[in-house]
Amino acid sequence: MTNRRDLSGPDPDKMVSFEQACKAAGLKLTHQRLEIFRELAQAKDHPAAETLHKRLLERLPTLSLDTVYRTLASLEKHGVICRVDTMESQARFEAEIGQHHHLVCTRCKEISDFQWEAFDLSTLPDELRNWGQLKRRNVTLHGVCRKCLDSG
Amino acid sequence: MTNRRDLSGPDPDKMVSFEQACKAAGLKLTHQRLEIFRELAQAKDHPAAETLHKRLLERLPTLSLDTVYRTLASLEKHGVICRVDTMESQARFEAEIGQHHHLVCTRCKEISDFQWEAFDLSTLPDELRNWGQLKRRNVTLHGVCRKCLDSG
DNA sequence: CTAAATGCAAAATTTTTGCAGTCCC
DNA sequence: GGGACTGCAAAAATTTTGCATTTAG
Repeated sequence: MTNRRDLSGPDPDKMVSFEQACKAAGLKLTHQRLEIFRELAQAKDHPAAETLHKRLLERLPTLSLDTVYRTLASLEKHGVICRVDTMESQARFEAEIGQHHHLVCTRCKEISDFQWEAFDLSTLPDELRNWGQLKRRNVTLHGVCRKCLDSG
Repeated sequence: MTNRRDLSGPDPDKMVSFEQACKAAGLKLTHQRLEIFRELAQAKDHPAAETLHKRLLERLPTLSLDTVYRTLASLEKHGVICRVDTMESQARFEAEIGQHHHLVCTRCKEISDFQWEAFDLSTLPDELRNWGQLKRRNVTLHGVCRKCLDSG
């Protein structure tokens, strides 16, 4: 597949900084990568890998789903994109239903709970007034726990 | 399978209120359900369905994995347990890597972003001082969006 | 040219479903 | 007894991997 780069589009700035980010991360600027990122950057609905793939198929009929998965994983690893608040592919459960928050160690995947009353009582931003009916508010902190820091 | 109820254990209170919650929700108190909840209530690691199943197999050798899935789904639906910050089984992505937060409509699964600087600048609870190295702090608000409220 | 990235196909993982039999209430 | 629940098996859905080929730098 010929690989003429197209950094134009609805938001050229994003594409240019994407190019720079790839260069900095040592990632090659392939046609597929460029288009996957462009599609994601334009999307406002936090799409799943398969959703992105479907949308891209119109432009890139030969793009394979596994390339989308690999590309998203790679871009996420290099901090160019984010995975939205999902732990991994597995769902995780708890019996604690009182108001509380989560600490997630990105290295060992351990999840622990903590309390934060000041947050629970704080006032939400004005822009949310009209969103709908809020039910739960949760904080998730991501980082590396002491155990993992000490052992590696 | 004979179904003698055992509401004892490390935390009898939890088991008793579980029994009441089931009764209130019209859920039958089966042996499996009781044990699945007991195991989850004792667990401190927010286990996945498969993890729970493995642990339970020692006590309930015939317990099937699909019963664990069905039971967790049912208990979650009735608010007896919580699914931890996973949207669904599918991962969702975004290209926005600046600090921001998420609003999730539990009905239509729409995810939208919002800013909350006051939160970003707030001081974390003391108990987290020694946890490790924090990297990201995110708020996730769950509720039902206006569109869904109006249309249903 | 060379290491990295892609596409294809196949496998692995996670979750859901149909159905017949079992158990709670 | 009757409807809810379970186990089994099979399918669906999601994600990962091995390998030959192609491509960016």
